[in-house]
Amino acid sequence: MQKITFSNEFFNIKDTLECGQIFRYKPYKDGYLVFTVDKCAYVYQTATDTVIECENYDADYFWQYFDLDRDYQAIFNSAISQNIDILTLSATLGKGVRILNQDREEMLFSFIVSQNNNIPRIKRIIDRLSVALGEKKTFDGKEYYSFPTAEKMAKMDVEFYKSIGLGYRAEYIRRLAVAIAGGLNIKDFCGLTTKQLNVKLIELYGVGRKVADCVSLFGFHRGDAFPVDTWTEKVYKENFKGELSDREKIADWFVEKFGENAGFYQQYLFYYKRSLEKKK
DNA sequence: CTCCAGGGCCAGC
DNA sequence: GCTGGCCATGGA
Repeated sequence: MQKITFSNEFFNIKDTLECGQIFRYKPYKDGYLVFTVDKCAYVYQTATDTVIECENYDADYFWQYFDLDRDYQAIFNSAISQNIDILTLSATLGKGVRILNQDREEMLFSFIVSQNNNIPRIKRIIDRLSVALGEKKTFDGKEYYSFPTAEKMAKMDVEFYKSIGLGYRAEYIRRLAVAIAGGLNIKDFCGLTTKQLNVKLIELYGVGRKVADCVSLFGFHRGDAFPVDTWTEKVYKENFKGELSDREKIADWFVEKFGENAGFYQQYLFYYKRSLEKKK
């Protein structure tokens, strides 16, 4: 087992996991188990550090996964320097948030599940999907299931997907699995500009602008993607006093305003706005 | 009971 | 190009 120790000032594991970018993690011992594709890590904090424990051969993977090469002090500073009250507040409270480098395919499937859905239910559906079609693995003596491969998913019919609670999204998921199993390689999109990437993602059945932006941000690590959902739309209207009503235009407006760091700011804002609502 | 959730598709203008 | 109805499910 490998242990990675990293200052917790800009790496708070609770904030990073609960800010809405990942659906596969659960409390474990003094921290959390974090699942990605077929891998698992145990992550917890000490007074000064965040510690990642994983298999030796996964150490590089999780270093990248938790985005440990990026300077989050600089991102935090740039957010503060915008001099916008709501952004200063949410960045200060969420300064330990990091944007994970998650698996592109898993993000695509996961954020299709997310549409017009709530986070607790999204997590449950993805968990049922993994238990049903994933591979049983063990970590630290504990069983878990990998995220299923598209090949395996492509063999299932729409009734199966409805049975795990996907509702009308069942056909979106099935058709994406068939497309990937049939040769569509999402990794081929890596070299595209964010705008080109958006176009390619939106061509997929069941993927609109919001899901494409989430996949761009969380799967392709594009800082110039600003997903607009009900929460960030509220931020726009209530805190930025915006007049636009089309979410695509709101997204464009934020990217125009914040540039390469827009996605990071979006995550601070989303996490803050949603956590406020949960406290009510 | 109604309203809502990290929305997208499709038909009709 | 834009708008509105509709789409399942379950938590609040």
